[in-house]
Amino acid sequence: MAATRDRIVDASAELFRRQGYNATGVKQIVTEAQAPFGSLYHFFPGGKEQLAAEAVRTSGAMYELLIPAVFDPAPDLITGVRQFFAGAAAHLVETDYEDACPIATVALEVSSASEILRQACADVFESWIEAGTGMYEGAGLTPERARELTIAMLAALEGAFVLARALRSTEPLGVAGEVIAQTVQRAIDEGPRRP
Amino acid sequence: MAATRDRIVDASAELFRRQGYNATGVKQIVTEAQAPFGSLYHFFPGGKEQLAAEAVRTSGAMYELLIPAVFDPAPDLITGVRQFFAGAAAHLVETDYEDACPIATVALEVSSASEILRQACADVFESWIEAGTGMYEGAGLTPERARELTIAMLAALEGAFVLARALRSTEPLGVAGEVIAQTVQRAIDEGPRRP
DNA sequence: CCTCCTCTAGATTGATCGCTCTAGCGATAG
DNA sequence: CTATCGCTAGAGCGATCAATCTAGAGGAGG
Repeated sequence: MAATRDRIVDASAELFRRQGYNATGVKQIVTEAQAPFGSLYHFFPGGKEQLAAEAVRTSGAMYELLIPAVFDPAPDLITGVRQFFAGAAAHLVETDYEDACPIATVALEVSSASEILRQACADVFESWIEAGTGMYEGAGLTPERARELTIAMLAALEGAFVLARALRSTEPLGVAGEVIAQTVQRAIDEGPRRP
Repeated sequence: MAATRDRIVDASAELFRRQGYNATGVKQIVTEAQAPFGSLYHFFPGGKEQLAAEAVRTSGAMYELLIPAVFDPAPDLITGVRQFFAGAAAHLVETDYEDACPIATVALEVSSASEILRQACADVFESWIEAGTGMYEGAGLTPERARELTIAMLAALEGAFVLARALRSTEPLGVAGEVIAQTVQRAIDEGPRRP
């Protein structure tokens, strides 16, 4: 049974999301996970770094599921974009501005400190980009334009999270979402024409 | 003479920018600043937190100067936007993807941990927003639209930094800058009309 | 000259860090 | 039954953390 291992990964992912990598201690992780301390190094002989890499990939995969979960039921792409940002804003308020992107804080902390963790974050971001690109391609956009729109959407979302958490306001998520929604609208209206 | 104090603040700002708040130790700060350890707590009796708050405000004020420095000499707003993102990308590459936003990492780390530091980051972001808003207003946009465009631009920049550092690629800065440039272009073309 | 005060200088503190180690529990196999 | 093995359990390691403390250097004012 790997229930203990799962609890450790889940607790790590949540703590890293809210506090970041460096502010989260292994003692705190096992306490939060209600797991014995020895189990952490039994399952993760590579220590905190290996555990964080797995937590990043796991929470990244979970967050990626939000993309189809929001966009598929939406009547159109633009509504999907608006609902994606609105949902992110709502969840941020519900958690008192603690739950934003699950890996952004870790990504900034480690991108010049741990190549292993930087690569894990890069893989997650690339995975999100591919998922979003496929979705936009399904709406008739060229692969290049679809990728650009996805990257722009993710950048707007990540940056809006940074501003929103510091300002304790959902305003950045609102305006960023609206800018992306209108950009997507225009891309669809223009169709496959290349500028 | 406050040269020692200044060196401490400058060294802190640079280390926080590259490593974040939690990964930077006070010993490392005084070593980097070539300052005696005792001086740190002489000038900053509030300790690391007070020092970080001042470093955030100082580097935030410095970075704000980049806005007019890039936009004023530009022939038009859209060119200014493109040059701003292109300059950020160039500096990122020059520093091997270490020097992005001076306060973003700290902002994410502390926004749920230290109210003092969160407020310092919020003040800096709000100051940037006001500076950008004034600039867009000068181009004939309404105050509301100018503020929205500024927030969208900053969010796109911050998010593109997150993606760029993790992916070690300037692609996010390129596409985010282009989306903002075209959004600004359209806002100007539409003029003061309200949607 | 001496006194005062700002700043330098670093040893030291207690707490906490990530991690290692040994001991033993409990289920399963022979 | 015993033996094995995955996992639990936590004491304790050296290192490092932010911060405090005392002592003195160095210049200014009297």
